[in-house]
Order: sequence, then C-alpha cells, then structure tokens
Amino acid sequence: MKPSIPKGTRDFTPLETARRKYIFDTIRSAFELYGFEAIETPAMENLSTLTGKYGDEGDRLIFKILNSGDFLKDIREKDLSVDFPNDWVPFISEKALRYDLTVPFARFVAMNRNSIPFPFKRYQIQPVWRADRPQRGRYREFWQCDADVVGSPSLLNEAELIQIYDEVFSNFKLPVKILINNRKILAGIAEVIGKPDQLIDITVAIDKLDKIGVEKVMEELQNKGFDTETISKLQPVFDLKGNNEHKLAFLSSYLHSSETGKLGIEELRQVLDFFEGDNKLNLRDSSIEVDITLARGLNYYTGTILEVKAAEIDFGSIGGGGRYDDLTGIFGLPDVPGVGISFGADRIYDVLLMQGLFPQSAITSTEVLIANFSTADQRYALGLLQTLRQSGIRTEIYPEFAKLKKQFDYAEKKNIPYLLIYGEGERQNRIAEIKELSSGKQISIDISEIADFKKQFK
RNA sequence: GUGGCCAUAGCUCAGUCGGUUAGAGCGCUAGUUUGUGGAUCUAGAGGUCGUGGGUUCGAUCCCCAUUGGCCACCCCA
Repeated sequence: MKPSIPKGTRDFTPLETARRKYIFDTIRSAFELYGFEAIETPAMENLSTLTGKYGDEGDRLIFKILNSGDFLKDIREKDLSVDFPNDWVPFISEKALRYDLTVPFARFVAMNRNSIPFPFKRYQIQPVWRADRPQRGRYREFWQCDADVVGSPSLLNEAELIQIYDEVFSNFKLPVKILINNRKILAGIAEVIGKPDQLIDITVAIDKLDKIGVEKVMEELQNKGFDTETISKLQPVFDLKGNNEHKLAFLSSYLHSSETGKLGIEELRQVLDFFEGDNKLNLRDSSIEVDITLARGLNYYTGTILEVKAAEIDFGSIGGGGRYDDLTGIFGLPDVPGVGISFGADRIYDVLLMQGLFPQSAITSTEVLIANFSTADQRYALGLLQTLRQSGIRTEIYPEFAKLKKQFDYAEKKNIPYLLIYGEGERQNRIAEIKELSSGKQISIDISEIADFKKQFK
C-alpha cells in the first residue's frame, strides 16, 4: 500500500525533532523559572466537555471520535427521521480530541480543586487537534504551550506572563510585539455607540481593520445592520494611532460614559504601569503595544487580551492569551478567575526557520564517531567508547566494517563533528587519531587523555 | 463550510500542438582510492507520468470524477 498520513499532520525528522525540542525546552525552562508546574491531560475528552466552549465555528472544528461497538443501535431504536449527520452526533460520538489546553485545564481544576494549591500556576505542553483546512502555518495537529494562573485576580499575573513572553522570545533572539487590549474596553466601545448587545459583531469587524482596511470594515458593519450614524461614532476608534499613552488618553475621553470601559482602561493602565517608572520590570527585546483592534478569543476572555507577533515578519499570531473571570464555573466551580498565555510552537518553528535562528547547538547529537575496521579493532575500541560515554561525551561506534569513506559520509549526514580512528597501529602505540570534520584538523592523543580530547581543538 | 491553483524518479522540475525505448539536476549504489571524507571522472539502479472512468486507432498530455497537496476566505496557534 501507499504510505500516507492524515491531512494536516506531519512526521518529524531527527533534525526537525531536535529543533522542536529546542523550542519546547526554551519555553519549559521559562515557565519553570517563573514558578509554573507541569500537568498533562488526556488527548481525548468527553465531547460534552468541549462543545459550546469555542463558539459555533469552534464546535465544527472539534475532531469527534466514533463510539466503539454497535453504535448505531440507539439510532435504530429511535426513528431515522433526524437529519444525518449532525443530529446523530450525540448518539454515535461521546469523545473528542482536545481542541485547546485551556478548557481541559479548567476541567482539571474543577475536578482537582481539593488537591491543588491556589493560586494555581500550571503549564502544559501538549498537542491539540482541529478539523480545520490546513494551509500555511495552520495544521490539524499542532502543539500548544500554555501557562495559566487561576485563583488570583491580581494584575501582577498579567505582568509576569508578559515577562515570560519577553524571556522566551528574547532567548530565541526573535524580537516580538506584544499586543495588549482589554475586553472591557471593547465592551465600553459597544456601549458608547449604543450597541452593547452587538459586541461580537463590532469586535470581529474592528479586528479586521489592519487586514482589510477601514472601508471594508464599515461595509461589513453595514451588512450586519448597523446604521450610518452608529458607524460614524466608531470613526475615532478606526482612526486611532500613536503611542500607548496617547491611546489611553483618547479612550479616557471616548469611554467616559461607560463604567465598564473605564474599568478596562484602568486595568490596562495598571498592567502597563508595571513596566514604567521607578522599580519597573524590564523587557529585553520585546515591545508592548496597546491595540484596541485586538479582539481574539471572545468566547471566554473577560479582561486583558494578549497577542504576540514577530516584529520583523508577518506570520500571523505566534502566541496569545488573556484573562477569564469564570472558566471553571461551568464545571461546577464558580468564582475562580484566571489568566493565561499560549505559545504556538509550530508557528514559532516556521518563523525561527525562516529567520535562520536555530542555533547549531540545537541540532548536534552524537559528538564522536569511532571508525570500525575489523573484529579486533572493534573489540579494543569498545573500551574507548565506554570511557568517552562515561565522561559524558555522546559517542557511537560504526557497527560494521565499512570503507572509511562510508563512515565519513555517515558522520557527515549525522552532523557528527569528530571521527575517532583506533586501529591496530594506534592500539600498539596507545594513541588514537581524532579528526575534526569541519576543519580537517587531525590530532594524535594518548588514550589515557582521551576524555579531554576537545582541548586539542581549541 | 466556500472559492482558486497544482499532481511526471527519493527531492526540485523539464517534456510531449495526443504517436515508437518519458528526460535533466541533485541525491542514491558501485568503481577510480582493500585505513583518511567533502572534488573530478566512469558506470548503474530507480517512474503502472496521483487513482478510477471516458473520448481516440493510440492518452502522461484532452474530458469527467475522485484522492492528495498548496493558496485565499471563514476562523485561528
């Protein structure tokens, strides 16, 4: 048969896997540096846990798992007047692949409320699945790296999460823009123009400003039934430019009649204050930019909204997050606020690759290959092999008596920097030959000093 | 879910206005070199031209369907 894998999924070669490990390790150590603990949840959840949490569009993109056994039995017992297939779903599927890490985490918190400390700081690095149509930067199986704090309304958490973004992307040598907004500001805007109930329509439209331009956004609002007068009230929002302070000043006057809006401004200001003035937190390579067109994740976010984009390349969002007042309530644990961020590992991979930012150290595996010529050589070389490994040097021996050229080729393909030659002649002289492939430099070294051979190449 | 482009060797792609043995580069194998690579040269292996059907004396080429890939919209990491 012809081998293939499902649409939107990928195999990873050793090189790709090493690079991905570099990404995960970098993110993981930042999470741990900031006091987050790892958890894991199952690849599949009960379908009822997931449905209704991501909006209609989200529900459609959930991968559902067919029940085992004679799952059509229940349907036969009903009547078949229901329409296939959507009405059948409750009968034929009760499990689904997780769609993100946040909702399973909320479920986890509700279930384990008595055994975890609050505020609970957890991180989670696992794959998620979406039945989306794949395209550039979009896969059906991809990995998210989430860090969330639940049980604390403090905006200090926001500041720390922003610092984590800065920490990680600075370590990647990838300058980023951290966009920030507040859901309450968006709600305030909807109030001010007299359409508090159409918050979603408004924000979805505003969100597209930089993509499709003012005119198309207005057109879309008209199609949604907004009258000209209402749209004109939004005009100042469309036109807003300038630095963060300027934007906040504008919002203060624009939203002065909305209590919710003013609250949003205050929250936003407090978060930004952590990074200004005396005793401020410093960001290394990132900038924070207030962006009131940032809407994302309207399903459960209620306060701060964050999104990260590479500063020098347009590749969509490579991370996002926000605050939610009550994500666990629906699982029976009310009044637990939370805030979290997510890194899109697969998009970060693509961006780092395009920018040439993967360090060589991320892809080196074996350091020394011992060439193998004969049964006798091989037996004696095993001692060296063991010595090198016990010294922590990643070493392998070529398992067959092949031509030296072939062994060189093997070392090159595996990116092994050193080839060690230890044949009969060397053995009698108690030495080994070690060649650095990149430079061609070759040394002889007494085998008693073999573990320190790298000094000879510096 | 909607729309567009594409599918020829392991990879990147030529090609045939429908006609006999479908090509190149790279890669691979072997030799040049029975323990010192990356170069050169030589030889070789490798393709049911995505799959199914149709038109035709004849289809890799034209038509239809299907599958897969890419891209845009929607949405999103």
